[in-house]
Amino acid sequence: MLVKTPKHLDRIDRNILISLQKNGRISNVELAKDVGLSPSPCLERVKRLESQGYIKGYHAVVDPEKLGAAMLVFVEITLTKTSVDIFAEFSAAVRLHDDIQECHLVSGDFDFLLKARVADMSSYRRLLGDTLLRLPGVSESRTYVVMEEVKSTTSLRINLK
Amino acid sequence: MLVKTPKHLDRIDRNILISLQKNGRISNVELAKDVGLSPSPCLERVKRLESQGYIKGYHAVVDPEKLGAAMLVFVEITLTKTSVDIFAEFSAAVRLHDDIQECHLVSGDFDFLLKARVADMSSYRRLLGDTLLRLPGVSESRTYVVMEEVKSTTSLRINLK
DNA sequence: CGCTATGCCAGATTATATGCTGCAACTGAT
DNA sequence: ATCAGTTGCAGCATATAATCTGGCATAGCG
Repeated sequence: MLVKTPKHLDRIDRNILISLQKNGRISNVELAKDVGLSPSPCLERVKRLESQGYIKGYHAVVDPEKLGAAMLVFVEITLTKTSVDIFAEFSAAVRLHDDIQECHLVSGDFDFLLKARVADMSSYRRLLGDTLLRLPGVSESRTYVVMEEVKSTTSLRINLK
Repeated sequence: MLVKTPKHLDRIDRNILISLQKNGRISNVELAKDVGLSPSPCLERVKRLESQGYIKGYHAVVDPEKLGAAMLVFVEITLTKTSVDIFAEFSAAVRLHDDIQECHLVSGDFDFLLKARVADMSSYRRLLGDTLLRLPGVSESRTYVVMEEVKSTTSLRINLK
């Protein structure tokens, strides 16, 4: 038995991705209706999209304000010297911290851009002082407190071809 | 018939949130096993968490690189003058743009921090030149290209109390 | 000490997920 | 143009899951 050809995504696949980005908990029956298929081939496609890595996962999004993380901050971090070791150590520390949702290595004036959700300013003070600034190689940091989230989504635009 | 008391979350509720953040498409039966309940009360709790706004939605996460958005950039935008009108116009324009995943109004050196996913540098050039810089009131912009996503999650830490 | 409300489980019913079968459209080669 | 191989779909059957309806246990309260 041969494995299915990993052909490119057609319009139906793309509509499935659009739909599942909007509502990750939609039933397969309803999804099938949305994209104009019967449930069986629709489910097949979803499984294929998952196994081929087009879909990386499904997640519930919870309300940070209701759950004690009302404060959103971005932190720019500059390292003194960017050796591989320091990079790895910094990355590892960041991954362990639940308050830090994102960490990106960027090109430009600084080295890392972090996104963190904390309860309040004193929690942030602790995160910055006790954790971030104590990591080896950290030379500078600038903090930006979010006053309003104008837009916030993880949805990607899917071109229907 | 009275509405249920909006009491605070107990340990089971919190475990449900943790579980659904990890796997938003888990079946209610399996979720119930995870949190040590039978399916009926578990489903009740999930519905309650949804209707009370603790759960804001469920979304599939897709692979940007496989879908023509391999480049992730952050853009800092400074406005010349921050009037209510300009703010509103900027916000509205940002919300219309599918390439822009996040836009935050921040305190500090600049005004907005944007997160955008685009296909490549020339796509970004177009987004910046044709859209962002043409918005009224925009005075400066700095762009940071992400070289590596060290960490990327939307999961919130849920304290079990 | 019984009343009442809350939250759970169990069982029944409906809906969904999932595997299987056969048909129709498409492909390419004769 | 026709025949066979291939692909993808719908339809059906069965296993699972979602959802509803009691009824029981427990805790707070009068």
